[in-house]
Amino acid sequence: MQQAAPHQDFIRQIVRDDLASGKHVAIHTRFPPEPNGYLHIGHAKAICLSFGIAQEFGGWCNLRLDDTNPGKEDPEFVQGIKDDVHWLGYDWHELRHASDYFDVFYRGALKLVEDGLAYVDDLSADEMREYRGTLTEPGRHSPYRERSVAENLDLFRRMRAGEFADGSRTLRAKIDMASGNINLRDPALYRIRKVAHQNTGDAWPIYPMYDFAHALSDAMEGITHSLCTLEFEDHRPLYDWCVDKVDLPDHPELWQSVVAAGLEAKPAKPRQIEFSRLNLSYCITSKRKLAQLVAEHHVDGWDDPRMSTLRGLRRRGFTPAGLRLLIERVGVSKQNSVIDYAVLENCIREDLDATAARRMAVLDPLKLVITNLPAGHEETLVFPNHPKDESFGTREVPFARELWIERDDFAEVPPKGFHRLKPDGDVRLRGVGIVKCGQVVKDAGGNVTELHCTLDAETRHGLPGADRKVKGTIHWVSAAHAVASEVRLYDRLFSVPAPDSEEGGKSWLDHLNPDAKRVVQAWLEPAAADVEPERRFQFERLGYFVADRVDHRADAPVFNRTVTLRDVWARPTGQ
RNA sequence: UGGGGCGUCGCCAAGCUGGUUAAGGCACGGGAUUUUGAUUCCCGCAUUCGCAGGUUCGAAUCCUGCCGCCCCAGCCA
Repeated sequence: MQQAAPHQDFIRQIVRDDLASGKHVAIHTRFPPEPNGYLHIGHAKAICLSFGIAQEFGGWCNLRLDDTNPGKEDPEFVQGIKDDVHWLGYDWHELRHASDYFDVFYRGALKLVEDGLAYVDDLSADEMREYRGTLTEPGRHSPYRERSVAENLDLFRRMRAGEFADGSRTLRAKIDMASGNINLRDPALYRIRKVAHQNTGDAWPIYPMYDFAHALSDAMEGITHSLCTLEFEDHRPLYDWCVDKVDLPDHPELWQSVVAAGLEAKPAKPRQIEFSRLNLSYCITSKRKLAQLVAEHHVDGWDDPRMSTLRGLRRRGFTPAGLRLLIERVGVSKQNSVIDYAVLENCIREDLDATAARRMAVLDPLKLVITNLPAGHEETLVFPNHPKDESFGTREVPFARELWIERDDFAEVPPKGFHRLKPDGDVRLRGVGIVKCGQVVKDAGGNVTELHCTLDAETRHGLPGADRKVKGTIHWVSAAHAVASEVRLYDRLFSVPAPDSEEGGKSWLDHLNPDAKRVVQAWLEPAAADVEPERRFQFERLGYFVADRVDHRADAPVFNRTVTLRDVWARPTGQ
């Protein structure tokens, strides 16, 4: 029916309506990570939505580093975030920091004080909690709530001047201590923290709170649609309050510092829209837990291929297009949901099937000798690099009398339905011809060490006889030409779908999958070895692999298994 | 006894201003093609929309009541 069915989600509908009605002439969004960790798969959704929607509707998206809380953030992560966003395939209109607006926030706060909408409170953190009330009981007014504007102004200026100790006072919005929405019970707008900031140094002894800074940052940047996750839903009234009460568009005197800094400033009223975050089974996306995995060496770093960080997925061989496909497939709504990890894997397979050249590699070698070929026989075969796409071209593959095949492609006692090699059985060697197993050679312990086979000359690739049907085709690699390679076989980091659940008194760490990483020594055809890091291949019949970003060298190849091929044969029936 | 959200097939998700047979994707089952047990291609897959009433000629869509799940009591974001 409709082929190019456009995204139908509620956010894009809002955007379309706003454009159609003329409410906005262009769409402006932003992605505002706090630089206190690396981005993970969950962020991919936020990135694809904010950047993707801006792109689709011809608007723009800013990358804003939300550095409102000094000390917590680390410059180490800033570059990581930028790299990851770029890697995912997006670019920002402008890179900004919340700290670019510190002067605006301060002046905005001063305005609120002057307007009688904010006051300096001397309550301690503990007292403030007591005064706040509970979910079911209203809060009480702070004894400092009715200070005069003049006194508040004086006190707030002195907070800014650094006259008071950390935590001794806050600036609070004067809203409604009886509100059912706790965010409106006179939320703190500023706290005193005499901590150096990575961008502003020790210029400020006071720092704004998220709700205040975020709302005004959006307004400052002229963000039209501020997309965030569900848990901010009940912050929206406060978000709107901050935007409306400070009213940046009508008060240019508040943001002259931004103009003076040479930054574009066209404040406007943004609209916050919430969507449900991306949850994936078998994954963890808590910053704290991710950091713990690294700190306690359960993994080899933030970019360990088992990690659900973007850099981990990248090193694993996952593709930006595959991740974008996942986000598209998963959709956007306000329903809490958990996506099957298999959906992610299939998105990656779908992308890689179309984009990865084919190669042959043997992970668990068993020698196969073609006895009817002369000793020393050697030839070069030409293989297409992709079964369905000629633009991938061809490559040369050395073929000889002695080959490595996959150990589990032979079975002395084949299970029912086995299509591969067995004693006296036929199988096709990919691109070569049909081979019959005449002799199984074993060592003293009874282990199969070698297979002696005969190649049916009539069935050589390219000959008419090659049409002969056999049940199975297996891959191989010439023993004399094969290149040794380290191959890291990765699997899911956790062995249960919901590692976070804590059911049965188990901690999430108890669910770590000890087999999530297995390192083997494999044999590659030569054309697979001499490649650049991050080059991706399908090793036929095995899966998709990527030359490791950091450890791979042409003369010492290292490949990571990204994901296996779908395998109906291996799959346990019933799922 | 507070406030804010959400409940449509195993997993996602359209359906929003009520109108014949409830999109689509993933998963799953069956079949065809296949020198990757891959890919591709067909076919199948909710008489039913958390539950119960009501309004209506007609409701997943409107009303009422109930049930379930998620989020909120940081001077974190």
